[in-house]
Amino acid sequence: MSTEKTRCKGIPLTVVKRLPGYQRLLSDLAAKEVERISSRELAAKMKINASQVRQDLSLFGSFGQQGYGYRVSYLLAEINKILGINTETKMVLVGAGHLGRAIANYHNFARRGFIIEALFDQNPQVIGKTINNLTVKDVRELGAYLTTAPAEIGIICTPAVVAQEIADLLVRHGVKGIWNFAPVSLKVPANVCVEHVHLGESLMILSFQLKQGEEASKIQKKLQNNC
Amino acid sequence: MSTEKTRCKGIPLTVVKRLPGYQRLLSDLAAKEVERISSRELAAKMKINASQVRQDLSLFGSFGQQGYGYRVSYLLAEINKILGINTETKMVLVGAGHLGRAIANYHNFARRGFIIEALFDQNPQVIGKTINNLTVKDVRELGAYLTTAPAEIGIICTPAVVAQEIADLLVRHGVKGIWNFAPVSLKVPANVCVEHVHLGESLMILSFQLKQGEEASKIQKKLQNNC
DNA sequence: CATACTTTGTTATAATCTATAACAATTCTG
DNA sequence: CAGAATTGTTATAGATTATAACAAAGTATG
Repeated sequence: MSTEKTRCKGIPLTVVKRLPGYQRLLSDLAAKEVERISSRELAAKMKINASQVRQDLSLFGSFGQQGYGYRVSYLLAEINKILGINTETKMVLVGAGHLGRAIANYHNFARRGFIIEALFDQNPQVIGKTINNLTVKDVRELGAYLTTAPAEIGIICTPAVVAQEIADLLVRHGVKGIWNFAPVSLKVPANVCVEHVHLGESLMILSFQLKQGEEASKIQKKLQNNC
Repeated sequence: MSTEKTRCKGIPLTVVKRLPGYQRLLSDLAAKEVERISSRELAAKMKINASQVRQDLSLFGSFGQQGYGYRVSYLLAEINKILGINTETKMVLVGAGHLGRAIANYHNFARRGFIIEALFDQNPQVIGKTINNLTVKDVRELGAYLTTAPAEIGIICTPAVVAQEIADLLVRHGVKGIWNFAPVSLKVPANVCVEHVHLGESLMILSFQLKQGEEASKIQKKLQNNC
């Protein structure tokens, strides 16, 4: 592929996408006070191959012991480290519209150490309001705020037209990761990470599946031609 | 891969993911009243290869003419058909919490023909409230409602614990696609499509990138060993 | 209206990426 | 201490994806 990457920081994206799965599984096991687990058992629960589990983990280090397997608590701790969970990550959110407010109220993030420290908006009618114990600040204060209280992640929930401008501002003030909900592809320096949530595209893909299901005739014809 | 599919309705997922891109590009061209475009020009704008454009499109039919290229208006219309855009798709939304309300207020969907026809919730304090001109109904009425007013897509914005139950109910009443925002993997019959939006995983992947960037030493060592 | 040019749709090929298998090395267990 | 178990890693096989190549068919032009 030209534009879309298949790797992320040197790790295959397919592996990265499995990491949250491992994390959840190990959390469950830890909660059940399971002490040890083998790659075979892990694989069974993840519905993948045992080799793959070992290969995935080996990309990050050696966490198991021959003849024994993996100590659940240790492996969980290591995966949490890899994912940056439980180490308090400070975030600021820009754009306190409907979506921004929804994100600000989502407590699951905070539970894992992702803390929204401040909210910003452009709209005078929104500025000053309190959302989930935070008062919405004027976006013009964003730069000054970040200077005194740096954040690692900036969440962009603004309209598409201003998203790039906000991204630039965030980057200029030391933000290292951007969680972007605006439907534009942001340009940022190489040392800054962007994770894009494509709601519109997601809906279109669902719609695509529906339409294809309806009139699958075309494709079936194509497939028949291949035989 | 074992669990994750690489194809969607017979079409490679990589292609499906490019479709919204083509759609947006062609919309822009149509707005600028551009009449024709070649695969080479399209490819340049999409930052991919011309062969790939032709191969992508050929999966759905023959939309161009040798020696001429593609008529923008026609190709756009065809891609809109493929994606199910502009053909009024009826949706119901279940779970009018923060996220549900944000979705209900997002007008970009309606602009493309995706209409939310009704909202449902379990919470008596939410039932009866008006959101974007729709009154939130009691979720216990969901089945009866769908019987009289069928919908193609159900949007699940409920807590994870009740998501499967709601999905079952939706499917039982004829919904063919589920847009799921709850952090669980739903089980549905083969003829029903699910598109999952993983907010939590998306944030974890961003966090992963940040942490890996910080202490990239490990990986760099690994890479050096490979040389 | 004939010729040169363009560009598609499709088949073939190359390149890349992903998953599986295999095994030496190491630790556990009785 | 011997035998069983299981890792980490390298090698291999299997898909998938992107690119190239080309015949077929239309366009443009004098």
